[in-house]
Amino acid sequence: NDSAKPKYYVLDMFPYPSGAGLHVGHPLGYIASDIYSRYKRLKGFNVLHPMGFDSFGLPAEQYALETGQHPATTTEKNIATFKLQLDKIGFCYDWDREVRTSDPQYYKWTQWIFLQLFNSYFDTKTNKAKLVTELIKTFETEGSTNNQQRTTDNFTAEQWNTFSKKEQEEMLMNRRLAFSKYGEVNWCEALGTVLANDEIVNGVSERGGHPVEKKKMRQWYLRITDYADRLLEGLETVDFSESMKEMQKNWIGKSEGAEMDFKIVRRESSGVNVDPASKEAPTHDSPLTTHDSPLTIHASPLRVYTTRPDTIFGVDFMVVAPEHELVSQITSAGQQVAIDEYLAYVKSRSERERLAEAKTITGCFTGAYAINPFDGREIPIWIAEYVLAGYGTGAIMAVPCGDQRDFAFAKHFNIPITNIIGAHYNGEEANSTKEAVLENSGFLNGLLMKDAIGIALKKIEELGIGKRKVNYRMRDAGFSRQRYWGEPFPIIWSDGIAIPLDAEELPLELPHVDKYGPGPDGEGPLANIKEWVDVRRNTPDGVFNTNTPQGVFLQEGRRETSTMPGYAGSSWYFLRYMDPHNNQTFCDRKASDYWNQVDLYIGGTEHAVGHLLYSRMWTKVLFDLGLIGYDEPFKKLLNQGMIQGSSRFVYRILPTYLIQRDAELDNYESKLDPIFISKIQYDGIKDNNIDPVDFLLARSEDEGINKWFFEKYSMDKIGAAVTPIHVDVNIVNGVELDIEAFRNSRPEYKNAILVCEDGWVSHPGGKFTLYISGAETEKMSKSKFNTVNPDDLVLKYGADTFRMYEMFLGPVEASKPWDTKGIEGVHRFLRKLWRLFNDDIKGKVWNEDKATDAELKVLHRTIKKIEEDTERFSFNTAVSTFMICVNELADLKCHKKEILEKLLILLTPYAPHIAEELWHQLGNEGSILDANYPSFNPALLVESTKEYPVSINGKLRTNMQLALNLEQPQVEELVLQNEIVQKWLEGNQPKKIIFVKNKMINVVI
RNA sequence: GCCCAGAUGGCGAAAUUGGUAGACGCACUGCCUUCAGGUGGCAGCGUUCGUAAGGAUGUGCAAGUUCGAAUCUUGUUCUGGGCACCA
Repeated sequence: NDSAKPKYYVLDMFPYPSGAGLHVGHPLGYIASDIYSRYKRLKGFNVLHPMGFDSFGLPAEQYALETGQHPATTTEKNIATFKLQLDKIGFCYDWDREVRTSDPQYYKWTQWIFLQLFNSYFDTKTNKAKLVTELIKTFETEGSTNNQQRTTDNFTAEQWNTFSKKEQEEMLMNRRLAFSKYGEVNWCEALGTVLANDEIVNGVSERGGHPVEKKKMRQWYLRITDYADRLLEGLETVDFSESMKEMQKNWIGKSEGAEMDFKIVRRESSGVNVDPASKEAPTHDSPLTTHDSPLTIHASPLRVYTTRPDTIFGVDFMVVAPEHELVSQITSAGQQVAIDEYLAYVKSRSERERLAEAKTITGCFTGAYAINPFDGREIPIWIAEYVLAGYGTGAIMAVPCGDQRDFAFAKHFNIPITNIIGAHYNGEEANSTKEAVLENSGFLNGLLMKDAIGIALKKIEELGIGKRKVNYRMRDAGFSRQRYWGEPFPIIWSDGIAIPLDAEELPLELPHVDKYGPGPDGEGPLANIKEWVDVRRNTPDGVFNTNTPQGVFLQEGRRETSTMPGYAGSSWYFLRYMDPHNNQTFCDRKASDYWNQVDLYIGGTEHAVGHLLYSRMWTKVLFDLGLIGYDEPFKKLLNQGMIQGSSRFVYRILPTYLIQRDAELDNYESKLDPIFISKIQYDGIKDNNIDPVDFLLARSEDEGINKWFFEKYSMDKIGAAVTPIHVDVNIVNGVELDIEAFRNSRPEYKNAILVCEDGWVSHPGGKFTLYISGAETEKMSKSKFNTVNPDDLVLKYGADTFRMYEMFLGPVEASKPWDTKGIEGVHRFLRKLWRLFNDDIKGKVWNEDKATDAELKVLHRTIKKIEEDTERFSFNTAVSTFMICVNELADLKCHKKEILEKLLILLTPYAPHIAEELWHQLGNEGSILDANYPSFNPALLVESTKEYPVSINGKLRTNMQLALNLEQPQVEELVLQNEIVQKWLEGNQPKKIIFVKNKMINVVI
């Protein structure tokens, strides 16, 4: 933390230490960051390159639930495995700075930062977080002014002072950055627990397939929406990929539009407008006067949000989210049954499903109407799941001619469609253009839609029926989980008031539990530990009281039983690395000022919207509170691609007769050896629709295919099925199956019969033949048997080969399938490099002779290219450059220390072990990491001539060696004399000759 | 459904600013070294016509801009990723 050198902070996204250990996909980003760290160090920087573990999380808890092992134990074990694996690859992490989010000494500060969030509010005047204590002061003297917070529950100073303690706390809670309110969770009654979206498949729980429904529970949230604008603006100042920025922008989803109020009317008598059994919708032009029942105007209006107020005359119906509070109030008696049924259906569906299955159209008419304020039309109000309660006002005005979803809905329920865009609407699909001229649109007629937006908005505001409104798709981040393995909240509930612990009481350690099942009433496992939950705190005066900052004596309370989500610890870990052992503060200001922002952050795109947004928000809050000096944590983000697994398949052919379990064949497994057919036969069967039975019959001629079976049972009575089965990629060489290894992989494959590529049948101890397996690219995963363990490769080829091969696969950002085969090439390169220094027979061959110009040229071309490629993270081309360099030096028979020594320094970030070893063989003391990075001398690469490509009409025809100082006229003259050019000219003059110096020549004829 | 990214030999890929498409590596073929295998070395290797010289063609598909397009523009097809409690 103390250095005269410029600093450089290289950070990897820290891993969740899963039990499966590392596969070859994980180290990709780590290798890139390690190369860059070493490179920066050689370039004279003070480099911070730490590593740690995101060790709280659901999988460990799930595992605990199944096996009874404490998550702390399994986590500890998994971390040990991870570290062992990482160390084998030779990463230069500063393990002295390791952090673990589940370590009490770490989460002490996660809890502490949570308290800062709890004790802060967002001041909309300054767009900054401020302390709640300041807010209380202004409340006492000025009341709430509504320009300091976004909430609308306003009061005067007098009112504030007469509020009860509880009422005051409620007002404050509505403003805190970390706050608690009732929110919906996925509740699974059968499991008695709250489920993550990921734990729900097709609307039922992944475990056990039990129904899941929405349930309102008290939850903690972070008021990230207040930071929406700053999170958007901050994107302009950071170096993230465009797609990453785009994803964040979409997530935040800022849109500008209007909120409008519509009067609601309804008739009290039942079944007047609509037969509940019919899907037929009422039409807006059915005159109210034909109905004899009294018309009532509902007290509160329907508030909708729209980005297109210009389409107000095209509104044919309204859609309200099923959860909307108005639904129960406005539903007519006649529609009550239908609405209730619909609500029950919606309750069973997750939000993701509702959006994803937008194609299936569902909805229900409420029996109420909204009145269009401009033309008085009655607009039927429906509820439908495609409108979400959480976005906008939870209600929309539907314009079927302009919005595809509205259009589909109108078509489905036979709602008449008003066309306000003339020929732009074809009746077949909606058109969301803004370029059309409005028709059937009252005072907006004849206006271009994009101009009409502003005019309509102005009118709406003038009439006082609505106002401009900026909306965000992003919602406040849910911050509590009904789980065990996470940070406990430093909060005590007493009489409905959330009381924060004092900083001195942190960390609030996670208590030990014996069971990891849920607590009562949907609470987390912590609720089961009564002695932990019920608190009486000793105050200095010796009474079982607590003196809160607000001056209330607390007799007893109940701890918050939910825990923080996975992203809590990862939202600030980059700060802890700067000052990991400090027990006075989360990170000393001096340390964070010195290391400042993360210069290079490397990780996967999967964190685009979660982790990256949360950590950006936390950084902004800490900045606002003056605890750190910058409000964007990551200067540059590099996303590594995913390494996909290459799965291999064998094709098992199985008579379906066996599946029917004939009594005689109960023990078939012992008699019938599994039969596998090769890829070519599988394709043949599939492509030509061959009946697998016919195939088997034909093969049964061969000895060995369970002759007894085919003799005993007539094959035409039984069918057969072919199933592709994953086979461990590690026992397949390319696509060629290692038959022996396959037979040994599972007991039931011991006597497997393999119908091989050439048609020969392989049985145990039989002919040597070739079985080609099928191949497919999929996500790397244990269950698909396509994982490749880096340990095996490091053992076989060494860490340097492994590192360079991972880089050589392709650009870091690209996703690519793993193929171990090519690793030989990189290994050969390193051996070839070694032979520049040492001969297998002669031993040492390097010498101290003076380098020739040709050798220097090779070296300096390499210096230039390696530096350029490393700087732009093009590690794959850098590896190629090293190969070219070594090939050329070998061709030149160059064994000169003067050249090789510099090459080693260039190589050391990529292949640190061999570089260090050879560095010492050359007689150097100390680590090669302390060497001076060689500087590139352009003078050595200056050429006097160039081999120009000469094209005729853009097609390359020949090359010409020309002096570089030649200008156009001289070049033209020389080109015209060229034999091949003359041949193509056939005696004519060219139209023109294009000459780009140092590039090419093109003759146009 | 919405959003984003990508598509180049048998395979992974390169081409940094519109200027010699396929660098580098794998696989494959032939040869040298060896008793043999491995290692190491030399040569060939987009497709196609041709003994060769040489020609035609070629960066998912279709069109356009340009002396010149993998690269720019428009449309289109396919593939991968993300879309609020796995991490």
